[in-house]
Amino acid sequence: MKNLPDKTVERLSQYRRSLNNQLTKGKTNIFSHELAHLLHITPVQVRRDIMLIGYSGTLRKGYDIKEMINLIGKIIDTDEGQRIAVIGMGNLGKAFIHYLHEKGSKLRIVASFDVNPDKTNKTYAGVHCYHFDRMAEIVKKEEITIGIITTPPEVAPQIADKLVKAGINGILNYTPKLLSVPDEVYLEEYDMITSLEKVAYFVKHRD
Amino acid sequence: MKNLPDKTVERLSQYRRSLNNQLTKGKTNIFSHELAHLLHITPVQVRRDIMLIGYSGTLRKGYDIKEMINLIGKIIDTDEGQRIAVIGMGNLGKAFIHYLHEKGSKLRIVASFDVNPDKTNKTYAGVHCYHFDRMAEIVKKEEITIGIITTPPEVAPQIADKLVKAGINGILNYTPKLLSVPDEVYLEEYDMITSLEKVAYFVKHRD
DNA sequence: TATTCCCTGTTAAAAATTTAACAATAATGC
DNA sequence: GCATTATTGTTAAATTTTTAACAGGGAATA
Repeated sequence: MKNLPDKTVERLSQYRRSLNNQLTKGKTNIFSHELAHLLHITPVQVRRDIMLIGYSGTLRKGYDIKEMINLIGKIIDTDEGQRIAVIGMGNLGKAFIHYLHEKGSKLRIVASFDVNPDKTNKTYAGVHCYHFDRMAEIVKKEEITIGIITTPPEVAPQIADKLVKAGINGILNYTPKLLSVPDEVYLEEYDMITSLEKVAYFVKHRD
Repeated sequence: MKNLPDKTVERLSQYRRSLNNQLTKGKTNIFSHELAHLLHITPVQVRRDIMLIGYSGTLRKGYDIKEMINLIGKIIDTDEGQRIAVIGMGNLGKAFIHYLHEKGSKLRIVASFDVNPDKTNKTYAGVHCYHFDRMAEIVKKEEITIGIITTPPEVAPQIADKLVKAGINGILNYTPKLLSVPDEVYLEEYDMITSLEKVAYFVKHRD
């Protein structure tokens, strides 16, 4: 599977989640228009994405849900899974840990970090919380490849720095402070306020 | 200001945040390449966005930070601000409330909702928490236009329904359950797992 | 005051993404 | 079994978004 478009990758994740959902409802097959409806996109887009990942449905029966879930897994998961750390055990950090805890995902949060002694050396939903100081050590020992930053924005840059030096490969930054990392580290930034302001803008400008 | 591209709207929010940040550092002017660097985009893109919103910098001095902040405010804020509710006072809901609390934003969270009697009738960072049952009533009384859904996914659809019936104009859905609302309601869906899986994919496929 | 340099504003080109169009064909109905 | 219908797969067109190219002009230099 060569380079899929960015947007397709995002949708694959959503397809899988919707497909799993349908599976629990007892459905075994699904049409492109059904999947499209669930994601608020067009059927063509669904078919095109499916084409890009090299899968085929059967005419008039649609796509086999299980097969598709498996294939998406082959594309976006790694066999061994990836090991993840959450840095900053505030509300957002906890939300992440609880959220991932239940799912049978290949992505596993294996450590969390904080400075606050009330939080360190405790375990939240099975995830141990270490002090910031031990980040380099634990990242290496636990073979962590991805870090999720949910600290206060002021400290985000130094956290990112530490993570990079410890050899992390990807960072998901949830603080509003924009970061800067070397090219070889994949960085995704997400700001909740931006989403909210976007909604506000389109609410204001709706006809 | 007519219809700005979607992506420009998202960036405006980020420009503003970065500009505010620079302002507190004592900067009064900024070049397109500086702003670009902060957001990990190109200077051309910055200049183009600025062109689209009808602002002009001065040659060799760059853009006046205060003026630009004001202009962005005129575009993405409404004069009276918008009144927001958070539904679901788990970790994520609380994160949102605390996060917006500090900022001098025009977006104000004026109510929150939950079913859990341990949470209802309390106040978090100045935001009162009501029982789900009172949603219609409070949305109308408080003139709430936007709802942020941070409940467990199972209940998200019925919450969205209630919000729509209560006359809300925009919904920001943070649950992994995809929703469906009438066209006149602006819906933005965001799934933290999708972001994480995207990072995982690009980490796996990096060269 | 001429020259160089740097930065903006904008038009044009390129790239990415979405949508349309339609051929192919399995199932269904008659 | 023949026509009709429904649905996929794919190429081509359209749209959106980003990037390149460059003219213009103020500031700095000399």
